[in-house]
This record gives sequence, C-alpha cells and structure tokens, in this order.
Amino acid sequence: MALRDTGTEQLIKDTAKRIFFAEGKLHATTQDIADAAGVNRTLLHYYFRSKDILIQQVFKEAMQGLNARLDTVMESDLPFKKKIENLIDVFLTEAVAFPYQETFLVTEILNDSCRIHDESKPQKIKSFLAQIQTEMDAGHIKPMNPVHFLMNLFSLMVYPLIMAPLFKEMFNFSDSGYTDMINERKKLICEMIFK
Amino acid sequence: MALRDTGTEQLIKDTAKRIFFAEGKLHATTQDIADAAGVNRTLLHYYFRSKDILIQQVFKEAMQGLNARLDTVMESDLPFKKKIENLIDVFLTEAVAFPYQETFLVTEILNDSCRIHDESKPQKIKSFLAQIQTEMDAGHIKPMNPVHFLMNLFSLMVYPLIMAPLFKEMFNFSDSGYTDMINERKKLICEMIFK
DNA sequence: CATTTGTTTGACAAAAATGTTAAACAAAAT
DNA sequence: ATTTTGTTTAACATTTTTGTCAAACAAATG
Repeated sequence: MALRDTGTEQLIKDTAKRIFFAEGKLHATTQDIADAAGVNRTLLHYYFRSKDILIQQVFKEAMQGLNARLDTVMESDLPFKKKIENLIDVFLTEAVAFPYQETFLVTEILNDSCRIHDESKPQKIKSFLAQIQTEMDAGHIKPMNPVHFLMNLFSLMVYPLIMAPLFKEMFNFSDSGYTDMINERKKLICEMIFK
Repeated sequence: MALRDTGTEQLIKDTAKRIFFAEGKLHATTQDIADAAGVNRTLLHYYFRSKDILIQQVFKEAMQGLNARLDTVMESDLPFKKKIENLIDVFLTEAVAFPYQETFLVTEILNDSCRIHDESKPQKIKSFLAQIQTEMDAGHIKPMNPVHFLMNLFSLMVYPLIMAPLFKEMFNFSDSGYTDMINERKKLICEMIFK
C-alpha cells in the first residue's frame, strides 16, 4: 500500500519551523512541538525517528530554501536597482514571517560543529558580486567591497526583526507601532544603500 | 566568618557568559558550564541554587551592562560625530567579543515570556534621539525617524558577527579573512550613516 | 466483510539534565 | 592544635526529556 499521507509529517515539520523560526523558541522540546501541532508526541518519532533527525531535516530545508531564494533573486535579469528592490522585498517578507530562521541555523551550526552541514551553496553569488562591483564602478552605489554591500543589506533587513523584543522596550514601541516602523524600512533601506 | 571568595562564583558566571555570549552555545547544560569552568557541577548549585537562577543573573547583568554602555555613550558630550564614532567603537568591540549576547537575551525573553525582566531602561535615549533629530535638521545626516538611524547603526555592527558562520561559508571567507573584513567595518559604517 | 497495511495512541523504558545530601577538605579563628 | 566555618566533592535522587513498543484504529485492498 502506498503512503496514506494524512499530512501529519508535513504538519509536524511546519509546526517545528513555526516554533523555531517564527516564535524563536530555540529550546522547544518534542512535547512542545507535538502539542503545538496537536498530535501525539509519538508521531514525531514515527515520522522522524528522533528529535535530532527532525532538527537536521528542518535545518537542511531552511538552508536549501535560503540558498534557493538567494539564487532566484540574484540570477533574475532585472535591471540592478529593480533586482535589489526585489531582493529586499523577498527577504524582508521572509524575515517578517520567520525572523529567527538564521538564528536557528547559526545556533545549530555552533552547537554541533562536528556534524556535516548542507554542502549546497548559492551558485550565483560570484556573478552577483561582480555585478555589484560594476554598479560601483559606474558610480551608482558607494564603492566598497561588494561583500560589505550585501552584508549591509541583510543586516538592515533582518536585525531589527530579530531584536524586536529588545528594541520595543528600548524605544517604547507598541506591537503595531513596531510593525509600522518595520514597514517603513523597505524604502528606507533602498535609500540608504544607493547614493 | 566572612566569605572566602575563592573566585569560583565569578568564574562560573564568566564561563557561562563566555559559553552563551561568545560561543553561542545556547543549549549548554550545567555540566557543560561546569566542565568549561573546570569545577564540579555541584558548585553551580552551591553558588546559584539552580540553573534557572544562574541564567536569570547572567541575563540581568548582561541587560544592565548593555544599558550602562548605552547610557555612557549617549550622555558623553563629545561633538555628535565623535560621539557616534565612540559608540561604534564601544559596541563593535563588545560585539566582536560577545556576538551572541543580544541573541541570548532575546531567546531568554521569548522562552519565558511570563518571567519579570529587568525593569531598568537606558535613561539617555530620549535626549539622544532628540540630538540625532537636531543633526538631521542641520543636514549632517539623512533625515529619517531617529529610531531608524539607531537601529541601522546596531544592525550594521552586530548582524555580520552573529551570522559569521553563515557568511563565512557563503562568501568563502577564512577565519582571519573574516576578522579583517569585520575590522574594515568601523570606518565603513561611519561612512554609510553620514551623508 | 475480512484482511492488510499504514497511522495513531497510551503505557512503559531509557537517557539526560537538574537538584540534594552528607562527608571530605581547607582556610581562618579561637 | 583544635574548632569553626566556608568550600568542594562524590554519590545519590528527582525531574525532564527522549525513545520504544504493542495495541487500537482507520482507510484501502482483496
């Protein structure tokens, strides 16, 4: 008989991603995940054998998703500025939905430096860095190591979302006030990085 | 008899901070901490009664340190540009030594939303935001909500350090190459935020 | 409709992490 | 030197988290 596909396996994985990436609960237990998914904890072992394997799978898919997003955005042949706007749109949207995704990835990498990580790397980075260099040479953006340009971009997009709990307190933001402020950033970031 | 102060209590706390803030091992156990400190795990309970209390204390001190750093930097009466340069110097240095400090803070906040957190807030933010506004009015920096200005600043400083494990792979950096690149950022950030 | 097979569940078992106790130890005080 | 008191340790106990198993269940198949 073929798999019945009740959707439970996917539900568990999606719930795990929500807890880790969206809620930032990096210490979540298998029970936490099962409860949040509304399923018996044993199912987690039925489908994934162990917590460790679930984590590895979540890790791998997040990594591949990230790489895919990067490649898609970078290889599109929009004019440079449109390309960057698209990049900001794609990654800011992702970061709003899953602010702690990269934090999870890094935490996992640091906590088991021994294990083999996903080998796949984004393929289009080199040519994209070259394209950035071209734009700098043309005087459209401030000259610097193109790597800095990209790191700046991601920093400006993601960090305010990761640090929301701290920044809200520091600057006395309400939840909705913070969301409004984040929404202003799409334009703002664009203005910052083009001279 | 007074406390003998063998330095063990401080050693445990410092080691915990190193593991959490510098090494980013957010899942470290009490045994991990004790081992890294070279002491018997029981001492952790002798001095702090529970892991939870140790974590709370580490959290509190990190929060107060952060607030103290902010206040010190913001209330200094250097001319604005020097003040910002000093801010970058202070916070980038801290971030190089303890890149995962804020990640730890946020993770703790998210994992026990119920517990009471440190009430103390930086006192000097309001006046500093006002000063930023003044500089914008004077045309020294690009006009925007001063909060954005500060968030941009911290994003550009801290995020590349948090994401080092990912960025290193993405951009094919060696460890020392990455350090060199980070060191370039002090100047770069300054150039980015002043027009 | 009975059987097969994949899914779900609860009860149980094992492992890991945290917490406790009493005794050993060492520095200071008497 | 002996006692006192704070520190450290090992052995043990508890709790939490993870993992296993067999039985119950339900959908597809013959």
